[in-house]
Amino acid sequence: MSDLERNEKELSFGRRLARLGAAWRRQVDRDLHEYGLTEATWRPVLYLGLLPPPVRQTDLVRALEIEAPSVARLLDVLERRDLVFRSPDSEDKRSKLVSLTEKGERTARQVRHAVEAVSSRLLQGISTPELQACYSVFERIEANLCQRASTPAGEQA
Amino acid sequence: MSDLERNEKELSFGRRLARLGAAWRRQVDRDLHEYGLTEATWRPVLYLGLLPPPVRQTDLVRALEIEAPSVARLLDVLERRDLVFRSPDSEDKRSKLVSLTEKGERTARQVRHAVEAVSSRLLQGISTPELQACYSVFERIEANLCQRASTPAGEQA
DNA sequence: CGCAAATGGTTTGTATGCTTAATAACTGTA
DNA sequence: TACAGTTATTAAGCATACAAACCATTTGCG
Repeated sequence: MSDLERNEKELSFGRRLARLGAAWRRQVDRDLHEYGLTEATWRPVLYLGLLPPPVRQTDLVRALEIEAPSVARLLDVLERRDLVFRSPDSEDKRSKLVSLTEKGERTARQVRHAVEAVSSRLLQGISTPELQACYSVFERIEANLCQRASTPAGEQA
Repeated sequence: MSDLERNEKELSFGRRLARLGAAWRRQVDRDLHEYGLTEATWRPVLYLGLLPPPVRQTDLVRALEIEAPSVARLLDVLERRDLVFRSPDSEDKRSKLVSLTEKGERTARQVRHAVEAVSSRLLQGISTPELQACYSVFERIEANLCQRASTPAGEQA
């Protein structure tokens, strides 16, 4: 195991990010599993409870940062479970407004609660300045991301 | 967009982690797409180039931190593309040793190069102490993860 | 006005992951 | 040796994401 553990310590920053992010989400998933919310279905519900209405599907696409087809299919599932409903947008006949049902509102509160509980549990013992230091690094990485978004790998040419 | 941007700023730490991790991987993916490596198929190749042989599938499972069936299927793909091959393990007839083909070796070098390039680009302008501060936070979050891995959401009971 | 381009949504096909269950081989103990 | 439990791999089925292609509507420009 020592070989593996050595390796773990030297994981790249990117790897650590992905690892931790996945583990974090898994915690929330586990807590929400008992509410019948599998995997990532809780995210649309959460954001529908946070975004100021009216919420179009496109707004969800931007908030959830997943593609439109993924949102459409998730909403199909949530609609079938009577957590959300779609209504026509009188402003724009192409778009649909998405809202939480009453059951969805209750679920959204539970989701918010679970998300906050996991967050405060996992951040236990970490000071605000430390968190801010992390955020500062994150922001600079994001800035670097936008910098030259598509450099081909072989710049030795 | 201002509403959305406000929201962005207040994203929970977990959300930030997932976002950044995904964006980071997307950078690598983009750079490696031209080598025909889609999505996460480059990871087994990378690790096969890093782990000391002999490498069994189980070793890859631990290194990649994905489940055994996922590894098996990825290896099927990579084997079909002539990047890796499986051979019987004389030590243990249950297991199979996985190795890079010559083409696989070349690809592994390209992957390593791309991964390192993305890493150094994205970490540009971030000092070592800052990185270490992040790692320190990450490690404490990981410790909290292990703490009580499955607390039900409703602890108000 | 009228047509091209952009935008919102859905459908389809593919990729990747997990869980559960099956199969084969190893390990340890009586 | 024999049998129970563990471990390595594979198989099958489900969930979730993306990209490409499609339709309907809106927008913008001549």
